[in-house]
Amino acid sequence: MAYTSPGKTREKIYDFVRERILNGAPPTTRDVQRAFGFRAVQSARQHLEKLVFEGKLAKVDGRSRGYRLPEFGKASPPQLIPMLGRVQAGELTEALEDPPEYIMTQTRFDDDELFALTVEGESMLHAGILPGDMVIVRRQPTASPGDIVVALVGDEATVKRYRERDGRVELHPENDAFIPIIPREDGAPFSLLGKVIEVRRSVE
Amino acid sequence: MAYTSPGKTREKIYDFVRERILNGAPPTTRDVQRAFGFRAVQSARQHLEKLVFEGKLAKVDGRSRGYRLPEFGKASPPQLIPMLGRVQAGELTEALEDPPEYIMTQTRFDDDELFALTVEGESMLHAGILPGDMVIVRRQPTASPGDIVVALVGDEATVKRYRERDGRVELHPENDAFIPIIPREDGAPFSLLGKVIEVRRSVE
DNA sequence: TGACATGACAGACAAATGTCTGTTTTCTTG
DNA sequence: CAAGAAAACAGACATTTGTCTGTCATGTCA
Repeated sequence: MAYTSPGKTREKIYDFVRERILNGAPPTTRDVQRAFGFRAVQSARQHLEKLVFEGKLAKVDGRSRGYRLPEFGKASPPQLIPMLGRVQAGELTEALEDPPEYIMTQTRFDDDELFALTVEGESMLHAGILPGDMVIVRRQPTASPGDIVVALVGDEATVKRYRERDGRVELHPENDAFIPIIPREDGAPFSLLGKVIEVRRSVE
Repeated sequence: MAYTSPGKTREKIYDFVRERILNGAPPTTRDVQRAFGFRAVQSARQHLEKLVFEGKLAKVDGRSRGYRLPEFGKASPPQLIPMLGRVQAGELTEALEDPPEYIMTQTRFDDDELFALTVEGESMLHAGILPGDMVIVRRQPTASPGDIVVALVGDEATVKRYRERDGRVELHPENDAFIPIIPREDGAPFSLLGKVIEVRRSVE
């Protein structure tokens, strides 16, 4: 490869490595060599090591494909969590899609206590949760007043705001056109599935 | 390792591999061997190959750390996009954070035409966009009526709904307490930064 | 019980991959 | 121009890693 001005090639190599990591696995030194047409492995290695030195990349010494994105060390690692759908026998189960759909998240929670859900209905309109929005939920058996929660009321999963009045649980909509649900009073089976920790909406 | 019933160990191996892939790089066959205490590499290999056969994992033959999540082949790959912040000289630039903050997304667009932004103000309340929400924006110089866009009006980035009336651009809030912005009429410099394609909100 | 499938083990080889030492080329700067 | 820095090249070696062949162990089922 012809001589290039300091740093130019290096940036492209960084992009290349990042891309590869996000796509499943970091490249080998020789992957980089080939991708950039270097005639010596060492040329690729020099750039990579320098990127590590600059802090742009992290590295596990000695192992193959040892380059990493340093962000992952500090921030939470990415996680795949399942999109749930159908309510079955009082349990929210995977929508009957094949293959099951997963979405990428980055939270401080463990990924197997999380799941995602598509919101139906306009009862939370005023809280900025619209029909079709996806909510990411952390499974937990209890909640604090003010939390937005997902509860199983009868055979339906519903998103509401959690309240307590006189020691009784109340599920409040955020839309004047709907009325609060007060479990146990009407005898419908009720269970708290978890708490909403994130809302996502695809526009168009 | 002692004999375990069919499939039990396999599932754990799948979880292990998935975890590793999401954390930066797939494991080697021997990583799996060690992690599960197999005394032979082949034991790990058999499980891995079977997972591939079942379609749970994908594989690049011959290469080191060749196991992949099959979802990535079908769906869009994950991408890191930058959180932008400050408006500087009529350009939206990286917030002065060090290191720059990136968020993980999965869209059908190219990652270098995307960026993220934190919403200030309540002008889009009625569209379900609240103060503090993060919007993911695709850079584009034009928009269609009805799109939610990010525009630079004067020295401020603003999220509004794009309209046209009598051939003129109008930026409409979705909150009766605010009034539409009609660029060029008041002479403020105006430029369209892009279109909002996703809204995200962290609850609590 | 005996066939059969699956899980696990053993040991080895070849290819992929990380690493090293030293040299040459190109650009920058005083 | 001379000196220094950065880029690129050359060739080799050691380790990691994927792959293979064959054997033994454990469970299922007719």
